Amino acid sequence: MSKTKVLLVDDHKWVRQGFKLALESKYDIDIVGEAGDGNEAVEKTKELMPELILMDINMPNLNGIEAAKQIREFNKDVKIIILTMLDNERFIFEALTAGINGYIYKDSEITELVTAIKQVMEGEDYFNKEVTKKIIDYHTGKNISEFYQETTQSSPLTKRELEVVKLVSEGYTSKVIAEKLFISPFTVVKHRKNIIKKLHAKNFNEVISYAIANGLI
Amino acid sequence: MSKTKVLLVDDHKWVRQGFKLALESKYDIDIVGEAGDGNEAVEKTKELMPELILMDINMPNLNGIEAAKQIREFNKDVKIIILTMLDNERFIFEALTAGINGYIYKDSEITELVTAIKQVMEGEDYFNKEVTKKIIDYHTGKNISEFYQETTQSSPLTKRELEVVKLVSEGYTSKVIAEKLFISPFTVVKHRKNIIKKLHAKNFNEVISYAIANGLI
DNA sequence: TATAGAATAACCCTTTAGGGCTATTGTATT
DNA sequence: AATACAATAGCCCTAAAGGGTTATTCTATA
Repeated sequence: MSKTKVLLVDDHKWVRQGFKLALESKYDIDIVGEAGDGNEAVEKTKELMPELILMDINMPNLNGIEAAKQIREFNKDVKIIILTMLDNERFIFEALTAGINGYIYKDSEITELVTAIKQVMEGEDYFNKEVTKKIIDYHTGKNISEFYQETTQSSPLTKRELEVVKLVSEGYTSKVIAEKLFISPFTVVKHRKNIIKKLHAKNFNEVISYAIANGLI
Repeated sequence: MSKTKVLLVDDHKWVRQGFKLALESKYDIDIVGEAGDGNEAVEKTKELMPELILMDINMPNLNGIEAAKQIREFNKDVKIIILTMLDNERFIFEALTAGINGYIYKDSEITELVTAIKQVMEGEDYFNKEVTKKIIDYHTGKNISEFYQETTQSSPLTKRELEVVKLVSEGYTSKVIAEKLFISPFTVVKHRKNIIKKLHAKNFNEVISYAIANGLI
């Protein structure tokens, strides 16, 4: 049996190094390439034609979900497993609509990752139990259409919304921001609420740390 | 030659897993224990008596530098190498005074880590070339004021205040944070007010962007 | 041309934040 | 022994945030 050709995508080189050595030394895996952000992942996929992509979400320039979507536009066959260090579930549903085949949490054991790889390579999707539970909760629970609406508008933030995020992060209140942008404070408040919804954040504090961590501002 | 007993400290389990497999499979290293934060690192050092500690800086509860200081209070022999994902040099000088034996950057190759481990185990300190340059610059009189400002004013916040900043940035309200820290919501509110005053911020949104931009969290 | 989304504006409501003030306890340093 | 500060806890108050709902205008695109 030939080794599975894998593209490893993570913005931390030493994390990639660790995984490369760990996976290659024990399993039928051949890391044919590495990428440090989403754009690079798209390029390397075209160039190297891997059979499997192991990809982080939080990366500069282009995140893992967006990269997965772009890859799916030209390659329907490559398997994509998302590896994430996030403890929140903000991205799960967006990931599901991006055509990914697996979703593993940061706290997973290496053995779970290997199980996931095997299962995905055999043509079956793999989602860890927390993710599965989340999906079942939603499909047995309420507001499916509402959830669908919220999660399928995968667009990041609009220009105006980004302006608002930037000004809020600088410590200005909605009233002051309204004056700066020559609009009504009601509109600024509306923008803030929309932003929180779009990013599935608990409040604007979380929006700010998300925005900075992802280079939105 | 017997294997070097190593304690691996990082708040991301899957990073530890990768390193454990990678290092143990190739070199004379035996990972005798793992820790997920600074406090755990101190405990495990007492308990397991490792010869070498590989430790991240950015960790919850107690960071790597503070943990190193605490460890040095009761154990002068154990070698400590700091592994950091930070691209800034804010912690270098603080690390030097904490009695650490090595400092490796996130972009280092695994081979550099192995070189560092060998060198440190032979009794010599190891700092990568960027760090060495920084130290030489300092001793030849370059950027002294800059360094002084960085190291003496980098974090005017106390440990508890940093915990609060972190939790607020994750979107938790004062009430929830109080529950998480087992203290009164009044105390959390008090901490928030003190933090805003200390940093001369307009509100906590500005605190969060400051804290992230300056690597406090 | 019909539909979707961006940007605007306004109302309802409750919860949270944050300024100012006082005060106790413990610990470390001088 | 005295001083400083961290961490704790409580009160007052007003301002701000944020959830929900509705609605208009403009523009891009299917």
